[in-house]
Amino acid sequence: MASIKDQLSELARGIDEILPEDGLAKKLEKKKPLIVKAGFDPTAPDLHLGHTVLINKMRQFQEFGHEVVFLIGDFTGMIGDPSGKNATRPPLSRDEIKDNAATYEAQIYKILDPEKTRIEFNSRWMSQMSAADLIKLASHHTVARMLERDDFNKRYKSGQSISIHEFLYPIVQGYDSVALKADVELGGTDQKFNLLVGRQLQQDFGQEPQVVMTTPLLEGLDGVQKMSKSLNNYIGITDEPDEMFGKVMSISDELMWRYYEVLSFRKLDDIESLRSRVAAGGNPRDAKFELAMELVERFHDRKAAGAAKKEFIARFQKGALPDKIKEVSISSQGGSLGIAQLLKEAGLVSSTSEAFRMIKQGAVKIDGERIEDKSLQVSAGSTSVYQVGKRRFSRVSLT
RNA sequence: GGAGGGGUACUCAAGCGGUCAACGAGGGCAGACUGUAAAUCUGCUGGCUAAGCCUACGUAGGUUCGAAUCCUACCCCCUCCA
Repeated sequence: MASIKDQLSELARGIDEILPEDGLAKKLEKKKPLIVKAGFDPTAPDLHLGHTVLINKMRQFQEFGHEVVFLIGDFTGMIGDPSGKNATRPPLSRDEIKDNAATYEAQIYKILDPEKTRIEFNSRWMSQMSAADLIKLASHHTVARMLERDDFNKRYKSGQSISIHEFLYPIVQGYDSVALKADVELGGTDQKFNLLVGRQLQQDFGQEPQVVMTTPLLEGLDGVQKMSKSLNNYIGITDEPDEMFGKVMSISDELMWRYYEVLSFRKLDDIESLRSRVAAGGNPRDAKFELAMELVERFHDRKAAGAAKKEFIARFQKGALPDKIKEVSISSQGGSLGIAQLLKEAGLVSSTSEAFRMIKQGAVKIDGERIEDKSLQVSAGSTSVYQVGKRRFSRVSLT
């Protein structure tokens, strides 16, 4: 096992808060493998790099020889999420939960070592609990303390409704820590309160309270808002190699260092030397290349990463057409087709109106030639590469 | 149950009888510049077989030559009182 000092500096890397502050050091000093817990929603997992910040942290614990528990909150999921106050989530069926769990596994094992990962479902202990047990469990927490939680507090003060079952949520989640005898619980910063409830319950149940570690929300590609699917500023872990590579290359230099901190598996001093190389006049682009390579390799493989880089250089530095261009065949009704219709049918634009706009803005090229004539007719029997903007290509055969 | 305020394009937000496909901001897209950086500048941002037409301002009707703008009913949201 690595020295406590080394473990501490790597484990604290990119972490928002460790509570209590010296708690992790104390746990590590026991020199025993720690039980590290992180809970996940059983809803359809569609992970992006933002989610992997937490999973990466789990991996680090694993590498240092600790036991990592990937907890799927299937029981809590059956009740419905409280914080989404306007829409109670429909309960998931057993089968759906099973499917989702399988998807999780396939995705997280790109990062975690399957041999060393324990997957648990909180229904294992929660579904055994009787109403009396639950009420008894609830007695371990008070309303006053519950109202300390920021969102509850705000809603209470502003007179918005809070359902009783919402109070049960943190309690059930906290009880999971008791059931697992967790030493450490990882969660997003928004989970801080819930994680702390776990500490208190463990104490009540005669256990040593877990250390709480919160991970920050990762900034999306824009560098400002949090990474999320709905903001479309994310890198999905199932993104194609070229796409993933390109997205990494498009981030700002500043954001690159942030991503290095929380997404790269490279050691801290390694990153530090990279940083000083750039500070000494090295091209930040090259550092970005390395990051892009690492990430593509993680979620695909080394070969794909190399190919993605090659493709990137050819296409954007040398302006070549991409290697793989989507082939489309379109039939012209009467021997020829207007350019706008053609672009629309090829899926390069979403409407003919958009096609006209793109042409007007000089964004449309046929076989590399910029076109300006928006009423251009393309005659049947031709095959050309059509390009809209920098990223959209299609080889269209008109029949 | 009573009183009042509000629902406008991806979001926020103007408009309150014609000049409104709808000001402005954000976002997005495109062009220039570049390292597909970032920042900046410029343009675009409902659809259509396209100098015209069609559909859109919560829903359904109505008044009018003409409505996002006025009237009626309904639905939804918010604030205050009980």
